[in-house]
Amino acid sequence: MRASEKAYRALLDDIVNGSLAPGTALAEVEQSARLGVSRTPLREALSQLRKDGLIEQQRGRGLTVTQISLDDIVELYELRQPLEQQAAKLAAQRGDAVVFSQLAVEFRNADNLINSGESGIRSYYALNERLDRAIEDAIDSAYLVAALKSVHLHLARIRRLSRGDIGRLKQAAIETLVIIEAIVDHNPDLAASATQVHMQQSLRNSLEAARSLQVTERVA
Amino acid sequence: MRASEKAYRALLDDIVNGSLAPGTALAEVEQSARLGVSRTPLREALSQLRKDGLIEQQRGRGLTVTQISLDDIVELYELRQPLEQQAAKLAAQRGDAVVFSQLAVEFRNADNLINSGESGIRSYYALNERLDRAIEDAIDSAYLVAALKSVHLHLARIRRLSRGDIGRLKQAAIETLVIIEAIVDHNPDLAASATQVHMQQSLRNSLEAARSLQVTERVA
DNA sequence: CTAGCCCTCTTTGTATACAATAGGGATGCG
DNA sequence: CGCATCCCTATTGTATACAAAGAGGGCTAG
Repeated sequence: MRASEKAYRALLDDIVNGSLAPGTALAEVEQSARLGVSRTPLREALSQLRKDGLIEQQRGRGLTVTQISLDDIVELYELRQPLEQQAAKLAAQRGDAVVFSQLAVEFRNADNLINSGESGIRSYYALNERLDRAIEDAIDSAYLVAALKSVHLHLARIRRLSRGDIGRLKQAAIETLVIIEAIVDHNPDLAASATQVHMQQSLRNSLEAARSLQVTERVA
Repeated sequence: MRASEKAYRALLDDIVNGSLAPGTALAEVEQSARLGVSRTPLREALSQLRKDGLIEQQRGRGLTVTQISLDDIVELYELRQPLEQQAAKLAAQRGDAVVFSQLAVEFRNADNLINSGESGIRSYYALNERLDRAIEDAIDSAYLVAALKSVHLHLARIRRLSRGDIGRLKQAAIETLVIIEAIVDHNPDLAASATQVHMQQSLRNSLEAARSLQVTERVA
């Protein structure tokens, strides 16, 4: 693998999983030493991450990992909501019913998965990723897929906040199942409506999780 | 200005205005010589443009300017339509009526502008850009604005194809005016519907322009 | 005569050296 | 005593040298 790609993936992972916390300053020499690449490929990685919106030029502090405020979450959903709705619509028009039927079966079993401890929950996340892939496959629209991927990247950072809310996971699985069934039935309008419901609930949950986390941190 | 930024802007401009035609291979040494920067900042510029989707790694030919097929246009609008609709909705909710009223006045005068030859048409394009800025200002949602900007970048390339279709410009001005008036009235639903109409017509027109251009090129 | 392999040359990828710029601190002046 | 300015240093930005990988062509063998 190219050094620049290695650096990009490593930094991306560190930012998404939180080991590089929001606000962290990324000095070039320090990071290139840490990741074992020279400054040239590291800079390429940093410039990609800046385009992704994961790091930003902070006046006086160099490049820093971007913060996620409550406002950011709202703004992210102002983009996510129409994108996911469009994706669901197109998937309902173009998706392979067999593929989504199979996913529906798995989502009907989501409760068991979520109840099966840490490994089950990881499986459930993996299942969600398979669904995202299936939708991307179905819509077959490069620009929309790219925009969705960008949103999902930022979403992954937020999702860390609400990790382990079993109740929300179960509810989300039910909401998702409705969307999948609408896709199987080739019903774009229903898919869009179900997506809107899911987005609304996800946003509310993310905001609550973020709020309570902020309180926790203030206490700690 | 940094050399990398200079190279990025120069290449961006060359690609959007067509002097670097789709399919053109971009060799690093050649371009760095042409633009008067060394390979390091040039590579940074190229990597940005790849993220923008304006160039791509072509197996065996290095980096090339991306093609725009009819399918691409359709796919771009599958992203553009929901984004513009969301933007119009939010602008209708949050926009400053005074700002958009002023824009409405100018759009009511668009016919005169479009009839005033090349310079008038440039003014009309500038007016459209001011509208885009006003909408971006109004929605105040960083993620959505970023996504819109990306779409508008690709759109600028397509727009070259339909340059000079006076009839379409006049019709587009009328459609746009409806959107602006809905924003002034703080009527999100109407703004969304008017946007959908505008998108539909724009797509149809772009496809027709692209189709006839392809025919022309085949003849030439 | 053709097909496959190897060699070479071009091009991309990486490292490092050098340049410039921006911040922080200390010092001097108001 | 406070503020501004200048200098030093740390860090980013650029150029170039070097390494590696890949494409094209030619040569050889079947």
